[in-house]
Amino acid sequence: MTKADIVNEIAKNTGISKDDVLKTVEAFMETVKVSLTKEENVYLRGFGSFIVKKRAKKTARNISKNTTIIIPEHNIPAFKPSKEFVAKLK
Amino acid sequence: MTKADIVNEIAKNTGISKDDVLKTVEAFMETVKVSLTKEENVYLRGFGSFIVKKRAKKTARNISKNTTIIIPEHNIPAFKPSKEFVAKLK
DNA sequence: AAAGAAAAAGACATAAAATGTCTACCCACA
DNA sequence: TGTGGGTAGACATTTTATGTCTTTTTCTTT
Repeated sequence: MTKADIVNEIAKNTGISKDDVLKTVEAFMETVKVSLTKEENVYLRGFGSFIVKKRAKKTARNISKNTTIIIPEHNIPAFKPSKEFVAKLK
Repeated sequence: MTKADIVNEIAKNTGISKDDVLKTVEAFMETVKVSLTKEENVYLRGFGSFIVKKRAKKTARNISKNTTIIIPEHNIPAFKPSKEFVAKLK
């Protein structure tokens, strides 16, 4: 599914205008991004949590060149699905 | 942030009613869940992809009982953040 | 609907990170 | 108020994440 598919589906199921749905979906994504940038996790009951994970300094590989590089410590965005969501896919 | 926090933030930033925003956010989550249940991934450019990952059969431990359990092969929901999202947190 | 731009997916070897299980407890949301 | 979400523990195995390149897909504009 693409964003357009999602927007159409939501508009169909809720009766809300596609324009408002699109704006809301885009605002949702932007809000999650900004929140995690501020290291504030987002908990969505029954769906999952968008959380910040810390990654230690790491020795990685540039596999194209077969060289070693050091990746400094950094944060990554992660999603932890809720039990309900996981159970739905099992 | 909780769902209510997100809804308030979106309503504030877009001017859309909290009721409509709440309905849209809930419908968004439900649509993503149903899509992944159907093994149809959701691609949201600039945010990330909700994808189905296959987990192989695995031997795990029940540490309370110190016994071994076989977890059968199954699907899990996963999120792959976009490069833009990852870069924002680095 | 078509075109074009750009994001995203996927492949490679290997060190680091995550995974799964159960139980008990606490917090918070609807 | 009921229930979902988060946390901790052990440990052996599985999965991820790095850069670059090519191809595919998304998404905006016309």
